[in-house]
Amino acid sequence: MGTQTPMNLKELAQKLNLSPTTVSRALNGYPEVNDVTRERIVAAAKRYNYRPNTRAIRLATGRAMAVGHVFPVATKSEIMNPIFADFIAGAGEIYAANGYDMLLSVVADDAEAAAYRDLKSRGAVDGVIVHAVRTYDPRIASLQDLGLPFVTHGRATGIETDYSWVDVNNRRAFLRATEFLLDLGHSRIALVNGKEDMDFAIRRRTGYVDALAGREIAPDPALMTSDEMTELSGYRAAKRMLSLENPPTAFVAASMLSGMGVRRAIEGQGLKLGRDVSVIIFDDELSYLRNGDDVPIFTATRSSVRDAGRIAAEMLLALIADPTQGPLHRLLEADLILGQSTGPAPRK
Amino acid sequence: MGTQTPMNLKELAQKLNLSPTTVSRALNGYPEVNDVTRERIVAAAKRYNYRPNTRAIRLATGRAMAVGHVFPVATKSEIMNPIFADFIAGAGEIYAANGYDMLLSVVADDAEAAAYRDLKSRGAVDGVIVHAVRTYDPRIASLQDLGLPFVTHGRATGIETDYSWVDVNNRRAFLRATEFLLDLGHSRIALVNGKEDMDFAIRRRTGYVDALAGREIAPDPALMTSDEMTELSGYRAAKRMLSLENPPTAFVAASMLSGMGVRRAIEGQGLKLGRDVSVIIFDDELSYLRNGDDVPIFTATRSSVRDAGRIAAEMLLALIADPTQGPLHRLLEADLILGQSTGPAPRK
DNA sequence: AGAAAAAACTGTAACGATTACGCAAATCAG
DNA sequence: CTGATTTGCGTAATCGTTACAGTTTTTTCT
Repeated sequence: MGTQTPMNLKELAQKLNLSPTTVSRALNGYPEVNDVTRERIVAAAKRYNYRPNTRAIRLATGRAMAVGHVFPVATKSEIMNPIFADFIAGAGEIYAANGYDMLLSVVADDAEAAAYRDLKSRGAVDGVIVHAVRTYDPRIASLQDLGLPFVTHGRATGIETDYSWVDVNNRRAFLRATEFLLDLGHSRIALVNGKEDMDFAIRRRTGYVDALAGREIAPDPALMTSDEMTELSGYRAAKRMLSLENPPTAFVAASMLSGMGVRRAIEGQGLKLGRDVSVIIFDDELSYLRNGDDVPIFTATRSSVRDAGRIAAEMLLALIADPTQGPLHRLLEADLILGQSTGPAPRK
Repeated sequence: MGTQTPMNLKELAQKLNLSPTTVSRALNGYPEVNDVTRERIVAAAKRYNYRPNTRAIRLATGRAMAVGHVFPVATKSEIMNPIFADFIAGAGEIYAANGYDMLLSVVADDAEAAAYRDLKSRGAVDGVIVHAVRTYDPRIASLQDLGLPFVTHGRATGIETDYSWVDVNNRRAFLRATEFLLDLGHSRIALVNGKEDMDFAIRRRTGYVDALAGREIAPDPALMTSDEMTELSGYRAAKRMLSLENPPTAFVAASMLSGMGVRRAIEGQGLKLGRDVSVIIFDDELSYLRNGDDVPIFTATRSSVRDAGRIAAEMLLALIADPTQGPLHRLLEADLILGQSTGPAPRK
């Protein structure tokens, strides 16, 4: 069994007949070492498979070389955000490329503040990414107090102070989606939104309402719902709306799953998707919920969560490297891609 | 801004007029310290809000107090396992309760071996959990070589050496599901399986085939598919099978998503789920893909991935605490829960 | 009372890197 | 050819903790 202790700096230095200092400097790219020696050292390091001990680096430098992701789990519903996995995949790619580790904590949503304090005082991370931002999110003030670098995925409407964020232009995405349906002649357009304590859901509703306002259509409360973004709740909402006296001819749905529920309700009424009733979804490009293979099934406003993860991670690393630079922001635009779920409004 | 350096051991010892050693011993519950002194120390530690520096502990003890989860991302398809999030949530709970951190690496599936070596030689983790086990999984031998404690989620059929695992009795779950359908009078039963390079998918097929064999029914290749467990591929498989000359009257589907696809195909043919065609799914109880609220929609064999995560984490921590104990195993049984998607086979 | 044993505490090295500082040898300026 | 500068490397301190080995004080026993 290969239980031999891994090669360390001192041993490697001995084998090279050099001091640990020189070896360390050579490997970390310091200038005061001869090129010939450096090459010899680098070669030996590779040959003996030397990797500096993370624990020692951390103690010596005071940096954790790690980034924290704290995931709130709603104490009651126990629902985890489904975009989680793909966001992590994107961010993890960046961390790996920069020699950072990714630390994950899953905590009850009422214990988040404590989780951040703990990460900070233990010196376990150099910065954190904040997920699932709510309208008035107390975590932002909390982290600013702690002096821990952070980037949020999504903005918080209710917060005035400046902070670093990455977000999709949710308002604009839903504005465009709704306008697209209006252009196709629809006027009874329903909104199947996510829970509106989430900030992005608020912005999406604003986009939808603004688009209607642009055509002087008053939003009809009976055509707007807000709930978990699951298939079942999409189905129920759409079923209810389709049995109204004056049913919608089009839906804007907040996610792939919601959209699938809406589709089922439509087909359950014997109606045809894209002919009798149109649907646009917001597509996060989740890896296990693809919107078709080649041809998209749903017309969608599309923005990759994985990309957002990459961008947020890059931003955070930049912030860690130089905390003095002002807060950074990045607003991503969603593409509007045409699928088979939309068509002109049917004539009366 | 709270940027003052936190209290450390030396400082605390000075304030108490004691040596760092005594303070450390007192706080870590060693016996050789006077009760009076100990109380004095504990009180001071609380008063000055002293928390031992994690980085120093790790270097001094040689333990990382962290567990690694390495997630392979298929280089081509870029699909991440959808059960990921819930498994992590379960495992994370256990780590948090035991003072361990959870380290996540997302790596291309051809770079996994390197990722393990890296974690080991850097001393970044004390053990790892292996996800998405394949039939002949090289990672197991690889980890045994490294001498890094590990627990797999799922077993590898092709490996003879013993190792620690947590698994669901997939064969039995699919055996029972199929038998249940047979008992209802169905004889044309289709299998919509996951990709059969995954070990669990093989076991599921075996269960299905064995159940048929028990009633002397030869499995029909036209009624068995194996593909990604997505809604779309479930839909396509079911649609194709339903248009056979002698179509199935029942389906066994490998996941909630596949099942949703199958349902859509059934309803698309104007058939009614649970009356004309029956469906049983395997339900991992994913938090964002609930099988109904109160009443299950699908009849299902159910086993919580989150529980599996908890159990695997506990097992790994036990293994880290005492690596000499032989490999541990835990086979979880799935419940068969009755929903609205199954009924007696329709008469010809 | 005196020796042995137990209790309570202290000092010194690790742990494995980084890094400030120091010092020769080689190079350069005049 | 001498003094100053640069190059290249080594010594030792440091990070905050635990492990190990002493040392002192107190208790116990005969």
